[in-house]
This record gives sequence, structure tokens and C-alpha cells, in this order.
Amino acid sequence: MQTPVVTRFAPSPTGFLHIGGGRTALFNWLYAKRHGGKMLLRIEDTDRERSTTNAIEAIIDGLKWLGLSWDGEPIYQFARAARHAEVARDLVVKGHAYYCYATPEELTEMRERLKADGKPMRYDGRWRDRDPSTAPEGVKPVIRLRAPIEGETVVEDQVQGKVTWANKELDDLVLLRSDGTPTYMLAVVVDDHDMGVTHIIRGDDHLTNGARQSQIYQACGWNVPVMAHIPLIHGPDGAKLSKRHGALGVEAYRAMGYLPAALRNYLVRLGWSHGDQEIFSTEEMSQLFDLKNVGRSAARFDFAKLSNLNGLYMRQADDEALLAALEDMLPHVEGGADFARALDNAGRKRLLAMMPGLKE
RNA sequence: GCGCCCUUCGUCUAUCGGUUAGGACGACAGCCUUUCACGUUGUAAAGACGGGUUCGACUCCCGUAGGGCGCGCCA
Repeated sequence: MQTPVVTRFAPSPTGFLHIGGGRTALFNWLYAKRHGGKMLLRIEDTDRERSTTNAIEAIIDGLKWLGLSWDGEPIYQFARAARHAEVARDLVVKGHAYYCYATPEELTEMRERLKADGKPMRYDGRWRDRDPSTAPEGVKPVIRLRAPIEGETVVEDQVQGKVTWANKELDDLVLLRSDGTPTYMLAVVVDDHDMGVTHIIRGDDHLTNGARQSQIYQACGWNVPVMAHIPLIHGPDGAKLSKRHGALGVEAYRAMGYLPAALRNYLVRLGWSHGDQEIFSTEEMSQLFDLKNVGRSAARFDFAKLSNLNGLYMRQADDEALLAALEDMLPHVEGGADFARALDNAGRKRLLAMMPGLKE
């Protein structure tokens, strides 16, 4: 019997739902649908400084607007900190991790020296085999993974293919901070395992993390989920998508009047293809989507093509549905609230009558 | 600096060793139209570079260049 597919979308709530994150969520959602599985939502809020409830709401709101849904309640990573710490301490007991008493200042100094010498900036393992009884007074230790030194770590990626690292390139990462809270690297592995995630589909900026996380899985004695690192979305100039490119969050696309169906269609074709087909209904893409046809190179965002698709979806839209979409959008667009207030039933009727011409 | 990844028209992409290298957006030129839009017809436009392997490379291998990502007690 094959285990059912479980994917997940795991944003960190430090801003709004990034357009790239929206596509990642879409791919996870489609993959789960295609295989009759589930998509889970996990909020990665372990960075207490930067995580805000506003951002959590914005992400959930953005996903809903995009028409994406998830199974069960969202999991909040911070709430699971005790479990993460327990795994880290268990790893120490088993000899797969150790306490490191190096201070942040000491490590910064170490990195600066390595950089000056033109050496790779990796933790040098100074506490890996040192007797803890020689620990300095008053320093709270972190827990580091005792990563393998020899051999190699391989990620059998569904998009990138087989990717190999020499273990000597990967240093002993921190699992548990000195204040007892988990790092991202540990939390992700423990949560994905506990949540029964079978497929990790995320941006390829996480590819190296995939290797490091594989090492944690191995230390824990757990199976590594299937991984798929999808290419990133770049701005029209080929540089990483940033504020200066304009619309970063999906809510900005709503405010510009794009239809969710058009944005989904645009996003799914960024990196994925099915022969020459350009237009996919949501139903269709959830039947056709696969990892095999996801490309490996970054795609540039093209507003002209998005607009073209949006026009196409508008012209095809049912008049009532388009009016509903308009009213739905009004509160989010500048000056829209006034328009919405002035829109009575008579106005609505008039708008509906004009819609066939308007949408052309 | 070290590691990993990527490279087909301006852009998104098809091609799974043999094709006139296909489609879409955009551009340009017609047609339609009181205008704009829609629609429609057509045109231009691509395998980064250099070596191999092969009867034959966009496709496989190596190198170079360019780009991206990672190298935090951030996620």
C-alpha cells in the first residue's frame, strides 16, 4: 500500500504572502490534489522578534484569496518548542549532538578570521570532542549536530535531480539555542516528521538546507521525505524579486484588480509546463500538475503576460461572477470603498447590464 | 573566498541524438472598427562561448563566461 501524499506550505510570518510563496503554496496544493493527498499549513513563527499576528492574518487571507485551502488547523511552530528541545537533548544522549560553549562573539571572530584567510566560513568543531567539564563559567551552551565528517550527503531531488555534497563541506549546525529554543533547521525536521509530511516542495533557496536537514533526519533515525526544490521567481530584470519591482505580496495583485484564477494560471506556468498548453482551469491543473515537468531555472515575472491572461479570464467570466469579483475587490483598492458605498441595487443592475461591453 | 544550482526568440516555455527548433505574451505590419479595446491575418525574433563523444548534437561529457542560492544562537 502506498502512503498517502502529505505536502505542506510553511511560511514565516514576517511580512505578507510573497508572490513566490503563493506559487510554492499553489504547487503544494496542486500536488496534493493530484495525488488525492493533503496539504498542511505550518506557520514558522520561531523568530519571536519578527513574527507578527498581522503577518499571520495576511498570509491566511492571501491564501484564501488565491483560492488555496489546507487540511486541518494551521500548525504554529513556536507552540511545539518543547518537543523540539526534547529531540535535541535526546540527540545529545545518543551521541549525535553535543553542547557547544563558544560565545557568539567568539564565533564572529572565528568567521572573520576564516574570511580574511580566504577559508570557507564553517564552524570549526571546537567543542565537538572537547570535555564539557572544561566549559567556561556562566556560558549557556547551544546544542550542535554532530554531522558526519567523511562521506557525502545526497539529496534525490524531484526537480533538481541528484545533488551531492561532500560532508566536509557541511558544518555542525546549531539545533538548540542557548536559551533553549529550537533553530529553524531542527524545528522544520521535527515538525515535518511529526506531521507525517511525505513531500517537501519549496523554493530552491532551500536546497542546501535540504542536505543539512537530511543529516538531521539521519541522526534521528527517520526517513527523509521526498524533496522538490522549485526555481525562484525573479523580477523582470533578472534580479531577485524585491520591493523595487513593485508588487511583492499577493494582496497587491488583488488591489490591482487581477482575478485569482488568472493569477493561478499565470503562476502555474512559471516553471511548469504541459506541452504547449497555456490556459488551465483550476480543475485541469490539479489533474495535470506533476513535478517531472517543473523546470530548473529561475523565471522572470512578466506583468504583460499576467495582464493578458487576466483580460482573457475577464472576458470569459460570467457577468454576475465578474460583478461579484468586482465588489469583492473594491474594499482593497484605493478609492474603492467610496465606490462600494455608492453602489446600490440600481447601480448594481446597471453595472450588470453594461458588463458584456465592459469586460471586452 | 568555499559549496551547490541554472543558461533555447525581449519574456514564459516545447523539444526527452536526426524537426524548416514549435507555441504563448510582447513587438511590428495589415484587416475589422466612428475612437479605444476585442477579434483576426501575417512578419521579425532563440539554442551564452569553446572543446570533445557521435555518422549526426539544443539535447550527452569537460571547460570558460554570466546569473542565482547557500555558508547566522534568521527563517
